[in-house]
Amino acid sequence: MGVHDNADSKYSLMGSGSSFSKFAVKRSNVVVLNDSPSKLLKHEDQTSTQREQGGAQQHSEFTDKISISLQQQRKQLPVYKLSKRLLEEIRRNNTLIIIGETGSGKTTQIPQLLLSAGMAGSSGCIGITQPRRVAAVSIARRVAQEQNVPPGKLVGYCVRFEDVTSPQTRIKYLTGGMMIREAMTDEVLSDYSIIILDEAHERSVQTDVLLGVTRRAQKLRNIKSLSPLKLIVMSATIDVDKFTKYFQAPAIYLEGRQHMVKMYHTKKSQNDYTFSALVTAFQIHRESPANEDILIFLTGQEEIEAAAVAARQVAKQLDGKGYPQLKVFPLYSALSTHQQLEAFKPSPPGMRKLVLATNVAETSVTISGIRSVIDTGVVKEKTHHPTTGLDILRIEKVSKAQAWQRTGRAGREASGKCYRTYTLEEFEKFKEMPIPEIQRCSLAGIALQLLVIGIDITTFDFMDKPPDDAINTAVACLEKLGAVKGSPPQLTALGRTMSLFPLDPRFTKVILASTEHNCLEEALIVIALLSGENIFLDPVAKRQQAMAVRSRFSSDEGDHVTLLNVYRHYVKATQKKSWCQENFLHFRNLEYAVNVKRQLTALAEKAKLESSSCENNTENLRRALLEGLSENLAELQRDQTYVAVTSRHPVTIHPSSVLHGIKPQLVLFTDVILTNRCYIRSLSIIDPTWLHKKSEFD
DNA sequence: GAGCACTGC
Repeated sequence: MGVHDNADSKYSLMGSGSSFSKFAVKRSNVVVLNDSPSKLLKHEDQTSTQREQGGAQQHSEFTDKISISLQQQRKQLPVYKLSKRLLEEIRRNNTLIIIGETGSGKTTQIPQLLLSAGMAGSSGCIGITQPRRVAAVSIARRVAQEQNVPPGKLVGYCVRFEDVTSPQTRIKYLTGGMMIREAMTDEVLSDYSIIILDEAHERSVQTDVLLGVTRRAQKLRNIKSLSPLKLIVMSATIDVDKFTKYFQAPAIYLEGRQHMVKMYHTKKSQNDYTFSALVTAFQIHRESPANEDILIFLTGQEEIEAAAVAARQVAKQLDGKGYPQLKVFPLYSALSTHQQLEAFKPSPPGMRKLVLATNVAETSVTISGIRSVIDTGVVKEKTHHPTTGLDILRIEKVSKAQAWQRTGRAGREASGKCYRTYTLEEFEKFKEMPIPEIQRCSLAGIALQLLVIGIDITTFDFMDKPPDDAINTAVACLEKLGAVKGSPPQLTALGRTMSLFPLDPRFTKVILASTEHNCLEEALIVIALLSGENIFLDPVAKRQQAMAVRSRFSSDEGDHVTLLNVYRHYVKATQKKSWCQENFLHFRNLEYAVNVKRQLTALAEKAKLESSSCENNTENLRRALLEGLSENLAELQRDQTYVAVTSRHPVTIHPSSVLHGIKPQLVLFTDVILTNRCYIRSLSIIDPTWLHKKSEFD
C-alpha cells in the first residue's frame, strides 16, 4: 500500500492560501500469479502504469550500462526472473492477460522468450501490436539488435508506408491498424501462432476492434481444426477484471522498475488550475537543485502559450536573485518539429527546464530530466455525436488512470515528485478509466472494415459496446454511400473497393466520384491533406504575418482549393524545409500528406480508377467533394448566420477558413467542431444548382 | 476571430 505520511504544510500554495498534503507512493514489489487480481492493486501499483515503449530514448534501462553486455542486461530485467512461470502459464492457457509495469521489459522480452522456447512452432509468427508507429518501429529495431540480426529478417515491423518484414520474420511488431488490415484479407490470421496485443489499457479504437477480431480468429481456428492461436493481452492498469472476464482468461503480474514518486495533493480546491500550476512550479524552482526539470500538464495551445508568457515574466523577475536560470518550453502537437525537439533537449548545467505540455507528454514521448510533474487534472477531450455528426471538444477532468500516468512521468529516470493541483477528495471523484475511444468516435470506417472481415457491427461483441445510435448511424452512412445494402448489411462491390482505402468512407467516396468529374489527381491531393494533421502554422506572436504570407495560396472557391494550391506549390519547391518556414507551413505534416497521396495513388491504380486531372478547372473538385460530403452543407440565413442543412443546427464559419467574413449562400464543410461555438471547418463554396442536377440522376 | 492525442497494405 502507499505510505500516507502526515499532512505536510511545507508546500503551501502561494497566493491562494492553500497547501499540498503529502503522501508517498511506493512502487509495488509484488509478483503475483492470480486469477482475481483487482484487490491486489491499489494506487501504488499505478504509479508505474506508463509504457516503456514509444521511442529509443525510453529504453534507458538497456543502454549505457558500462561493461555489461546486452545479453546480461536483458537477464537483469524483471521479466527474466519470471520467465519460467510465464512460459508455463502461456503454455497452459490459450489466452493470457499480462499486467506489466513500466520497465518490466515485457514488450521487448516476452516475444523473444516465446520464440526461444519454441512456443511459436517451427514457422509461425509472433505478432505484437502497438498503438503507435514510432513504438512499433523503435521496439522492433531494439529487439533485432538484441537478437543480433538486421531489422526485417528474424525481427521485423510493419507500419503504414513501411513494411520491414520478410518470409524469415518470426517476431513482427505492427500497429493495430495494420493487424486489422491483415484480418481483412485473412480472418483467421493464419500467419500467426501467437498474437500479443500490447498497451491494451490505452483502449485505442484499433485495439478494441482487435480484441474481438483476434478472439474470433482464435475460435474459428478451433472450429476449423487449424493450428491454435495463442493470445496475450498486455496492459498496465488496474482494469484487469474487464479483460479477464471478456477473455475468460487468467492474469499474471510483472514487477516493474519505476522509481518512487512522492505525491502531493492541494489541501483546498483550486479554481484556477493554470495559476495554481505556475505558483507550484515557482515554488519548486526556488527550492530544488537546478538539474531537476519541471513538467506541467495543461490542456491546449492557447492555454500553454498564455502560461508560457506568464512564466517567462516571473522568471525574468527572479533573474539575478540567486536562483538557477529558468527556461520555458511549450510543447503541443501543433508546434513545428523543431520547436518540439527543443523541449526534449537536456537542459545545460545550472539551468532548469520548465515544460508546459498537453498530453503529448503523457504517452508518446519521454522528456529527459523531468523530476517534478505538476498535474492540473484536466484534458481536452473530443466526443463524436453520432446523430448530428458533431464533434465536441471540451475540457474534462482526467481519469484516475490518466492521473497516474502523468504521475509516473516524474519517475522515469530517478525518484521524483508529483504535485496535483486538486484535492485528494477531487481525485477520488475522477472516473477510473477514460471513456474508450470506440464509444466516442464515428464508426463508419470501422463498420466497413469489420464487414470485410465478415463481421456485422450490429452484433459484434465489443468489450465496451458503442451506443446503438453510433452503430446505426455508421450503417446508415455506408448505405447512403452505396457501400452496403440489406439487413443484415451486405457489402456491395463499391463497398469492397472502398475498403481498400484507409480513409473515412465519405472521403473514399469523394475519390471514387472524382473520376466522373475528371479530377482524380486533385481529389487524391485534397483528401490526403484532409486526412492528416493541419498544415498551417500559426505562431501566436506572428499570426497576422502568417495570414498575410499565406494569402497568396488563398482561393475564393474555399479551403479545399486553397489546400490544393499549397500542395502544388509545395511539391515544386526545391528547399522544402525553408520554403515551409517562409510560408508558415508545417513541413512534417505536408510530408505526411505527400506520403498519403502517394499511397492513395497506388490504391487508386489498384482499384483501376482512371487517372484524370481538372488542372485549373477546380469547380470539378468541388463537385466531387459534394458527392461524399453531401450531408455537410450549411446555408446562409436571412439574419446572416448559417444553419447546417441536414441537422438544422446553427453553425459558424471557423476563423481559420478563407471564407471567414465572406458570406456565400451555400457552403460544404469537412467537419464541424463544438468549442466555444459550433464551428464548421475546411469549406468550399457550392452552387445550389449542382444539388438539383444531382437529384435528376437519382 | 481560433485547433487534445493517436492512427490506417
